[in-house]
Amino acid sequence: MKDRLSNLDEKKRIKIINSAMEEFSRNTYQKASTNKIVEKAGISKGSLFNYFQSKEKLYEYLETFSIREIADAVVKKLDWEEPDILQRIKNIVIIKLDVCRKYPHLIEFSKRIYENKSIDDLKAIYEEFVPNIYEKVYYENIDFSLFKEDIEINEIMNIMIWTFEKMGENYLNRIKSGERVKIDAISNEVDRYIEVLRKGFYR
Amino acid sequence: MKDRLSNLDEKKRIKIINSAMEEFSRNTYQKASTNKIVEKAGISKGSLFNYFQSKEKLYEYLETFSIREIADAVVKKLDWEEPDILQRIKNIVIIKLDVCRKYPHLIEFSKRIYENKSIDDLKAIYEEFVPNIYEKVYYENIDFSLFKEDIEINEIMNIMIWTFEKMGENYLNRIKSGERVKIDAISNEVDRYIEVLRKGFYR
DNA sequence: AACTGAAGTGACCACACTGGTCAAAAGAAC
DNA sequence: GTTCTTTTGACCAGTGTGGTCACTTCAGTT
Repeated sequence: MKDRLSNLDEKKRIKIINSAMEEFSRNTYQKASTNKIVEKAGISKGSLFNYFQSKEKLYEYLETFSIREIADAVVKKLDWEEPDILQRIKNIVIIKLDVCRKYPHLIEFSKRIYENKSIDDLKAIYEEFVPNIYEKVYYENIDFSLFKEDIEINEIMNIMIWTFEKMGENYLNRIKSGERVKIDAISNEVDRYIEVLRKGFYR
Repeated sequence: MKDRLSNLDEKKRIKIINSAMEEFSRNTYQKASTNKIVEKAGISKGSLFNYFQSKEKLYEYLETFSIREIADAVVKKLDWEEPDILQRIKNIVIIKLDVCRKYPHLIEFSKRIYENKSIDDLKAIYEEFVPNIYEKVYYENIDFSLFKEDIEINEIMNIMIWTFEKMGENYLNRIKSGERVKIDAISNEVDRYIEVLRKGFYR
């Protein structure tokens, strides 16, 4: 068989991926330690190099894995008919949060990818999976007539997207530092911000 | 003399601080290399351990330095009489950007500090320099009656602050990847967003 | 030019840790 | 019991570590 990893028990596979993501997100590629990865994953050195042939192959696997994981989740779970951008953004927040519950270091790891790849490179990889994903997610079927007249759509869109990205980062930090955050609390806060943004920018 | 560093030529001192900040922001404390630091700073190993006694002392120096540097700049340069929160936020953006031009890795390094200190610890350190700095910066002398009625002030404040933090992060990324960004362009974009936010949330 | 104290250097150290290997052990299936 | 697959971890040669200190270079004074 080609892919020795996919034959593994899912819990074990996730544990390995999370351990590797954590190590690679804390350190540069060179300084990330395969010893630490196997230790935290609870497997032996030999196994890691059996599943992946080398440290480099492991890193490349994680790279495409993390990009594909988010893109797939968004494509599959997003309600592409929702015309209200605020509802759609909420939808995306929930989807991303769901992925992050499975892979808590995915966001941090993705940021590391940025260090060696330009934004255009990254977009190209995303678009390889789903052509024009960026435009589609935030523009396809969106009803821009909901916005007030005479107002800069680009800026409003950024303000909305940034708001929820920052909220997500804050929650992720709190979760990482041990706090137990209920999904309902997040959903409520998202709704509160949606309401404020609606009052500000919608007709 | 006690502080061997302050006797140095300023350019040299800044070069050392920047080199150390960069190394410590790319790697965990343990994996950050003093060899790399002296290499990039253009000084010898002996000198580094002459200025600071140990790797740990160097790290501690950077920690208080970076916190103090931002706090001092804000306290000294902020117009504390400005009642318009949007103008005040713009003021802060410009001040931070100015500090970052001198120390480009300060923000990234500060994020590393978070990993080992809780948010409350950090606030405590800030407040040691300037009591109640957080409340003062965003609330002292601010005229909240500028806001629309019946709207959540906390949420609006966060939306505004987050918007400009995200903008700052984007600019920092672009600068780090080599782009030459003019200060005027940033100022213009800040103004554009201020206008949009004003239309949305002010009376 | 000669002297002096301070500032700066880099070869050197003992050692921790590296990515990767592979013979042997353990497990699975019959 | 036999055969095949999966897993293990001691082991390797090599790299890089934080820190030292005998030495050189420099700046100032006489």
